[in-house]
Amino acid sequence: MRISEVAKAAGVGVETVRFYERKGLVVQPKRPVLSGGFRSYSTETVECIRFIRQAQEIGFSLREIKGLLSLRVDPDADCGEVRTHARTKLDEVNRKIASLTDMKAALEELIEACPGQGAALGECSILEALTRSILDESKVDRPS
Amino acid sequence: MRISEVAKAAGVGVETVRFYERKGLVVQPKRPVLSGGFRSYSTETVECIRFIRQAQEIGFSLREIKGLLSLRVDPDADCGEVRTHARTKLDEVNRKIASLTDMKAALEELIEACPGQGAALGECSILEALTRSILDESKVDRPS
DNA sequence: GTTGACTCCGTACTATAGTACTGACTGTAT
DNA sequence: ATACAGTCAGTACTATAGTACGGAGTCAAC
Repeated sequence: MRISEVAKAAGVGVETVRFYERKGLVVQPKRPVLSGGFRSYSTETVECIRFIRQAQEIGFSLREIKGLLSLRVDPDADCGEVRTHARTKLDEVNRKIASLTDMKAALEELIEACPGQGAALGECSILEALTRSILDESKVDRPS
Repeated sequence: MRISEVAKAAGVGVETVRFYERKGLVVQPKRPVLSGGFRSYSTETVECIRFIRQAQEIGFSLREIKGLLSLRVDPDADCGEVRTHARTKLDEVNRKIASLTDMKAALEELIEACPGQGAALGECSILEALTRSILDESKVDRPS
């Protein structure tokens, strides 16, 4: 696969693929002389880029995503280390899920409370609901 | 409350508070002459800023957060419009939760599969698990 | 054998989300 | 009254995550 095919398949621009490569997020592909020095990719790269976009969507930075990706098979890696790393990430993921679940509840509450079309608001206050959720959050992140 | 108190309570810098104000994310506070023209805040602002940080953590941009915040009580707003907006946001939140849940499963699988400390990896491949989750994702967004 | 689509690398530019710095002002504590 | 801690507005600077551009090389078709 050539770079433009990969980019298209992953739903990003060509420049983005090269950017991720420079950042070490996707593996530097082989560039056999027989292909004129052009990058030659496998579909694995497409999957990898999709994963990156997915992870970004849910609030991970490229730096963090690199960390997530480093949890891949690495024959030299110590399994215990990877495990620790994975646990840390899992905690993070769980916190995010909790936040989103609160937000989901707040939004559902708002939709529920809203009397309907055309009616002026007043009793349907979202920040109230959202704030309630963040107050619950702040309860959580105290040392307890 | 003065700006530094708000900043401290919300866990951000003073400049950040003013930045959010400029961006219209937190309400421009009253600045009575009797306080020397200094901003005078209520605890509501603290809650608002905490909400902003929370929402950022889970992958919303400041632009989107502004949208979320605009779902608050607004006597002039049309309830139907707010409802539509809320539904859109709810869909987004649900998608994020789904992604995170996949990632959670992948990480748990990795932790489970890892034989233990000191052992070399090889059979515990995270990208495999993670990729599986993104493949499931892509199954969804393909026409198929 | 030249055109056109694609690729290469490097550099420059953009948007977002702050962070830091400036010089002036205020209000309080000594 | 003056030092100093905090505040003001505005501007400049930073990091992240791309996006665009320029000039050269490559390959396939005509």
